[in-house]
Amino acid sequence: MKIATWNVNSIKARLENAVAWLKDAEPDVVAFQELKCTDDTFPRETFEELGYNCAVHGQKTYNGVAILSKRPLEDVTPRLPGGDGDDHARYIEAIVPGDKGIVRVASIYAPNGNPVGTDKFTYKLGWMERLHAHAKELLKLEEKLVLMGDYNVIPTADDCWDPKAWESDALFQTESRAALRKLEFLGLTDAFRACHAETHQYTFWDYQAGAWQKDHGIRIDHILLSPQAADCLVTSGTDKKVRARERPSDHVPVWCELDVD
DNA sequence: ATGCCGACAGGATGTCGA
Repeated sequence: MKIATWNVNSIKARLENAVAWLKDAEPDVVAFQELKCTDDTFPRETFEELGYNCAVHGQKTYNGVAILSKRPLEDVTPRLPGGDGDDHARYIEAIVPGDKGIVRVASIYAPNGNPVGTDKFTYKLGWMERLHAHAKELLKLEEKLVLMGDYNVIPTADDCWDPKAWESDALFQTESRAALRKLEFLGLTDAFRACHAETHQYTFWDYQAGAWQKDHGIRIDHILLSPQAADCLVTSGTDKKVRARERPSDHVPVWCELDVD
């Protein structure tokens, strides 16, 4: 089962690119982030024609997450527990039935958190704490669990071109990196890192300042696997070539292959 | 030190992202 995550930066602006990528990559399950559309304006029919079922948690203008699957989607949960009054559409979870049992998947769009020292950074850390609490509960189920998406955290200095350029950014703060580590220390495996020892492998390149051409990227999109899912991990990668297309997202897809079919 | 680009809402230009 090929499982992928991609921050599309507007599904409407990215529809042509998204269809081309799906036809090429042929993932069985996809997590999208930053739809920037409501549930009723999500281009559901386009993806259904490609054979995908869609679970959508949208929002006007900002955020928005979805899960697409060629297999049925069951027990769809479009929220992260906790966070009174938090109306950001940043989390959706569902169960995908496989031939060797179920896989529970979540599409995650963690807050950016900039600028540091504001409510936005506090919100980022609080949201990560809520994700930690939820992941801890999910791990008790001892299922094949895939928590994937845009975590908006650069894990280490080797996951960006120039650490100095990011030292004052929310994505590279000690607290942000600690929050991601704390999540992984629950027993989650970074699928890409588990398959690739080489450093400076990125998932995001800014539109500005020729970041793509200069390979000034960061690795902030991650697939985290429970022990039961990690036991099935075959390989993982990124689809960098979509960044070179016309009207690209600033993120590229990250995927992993799990031996659960 | 900051903008650079791109999407959105709305109908000019400010907000947001990372």
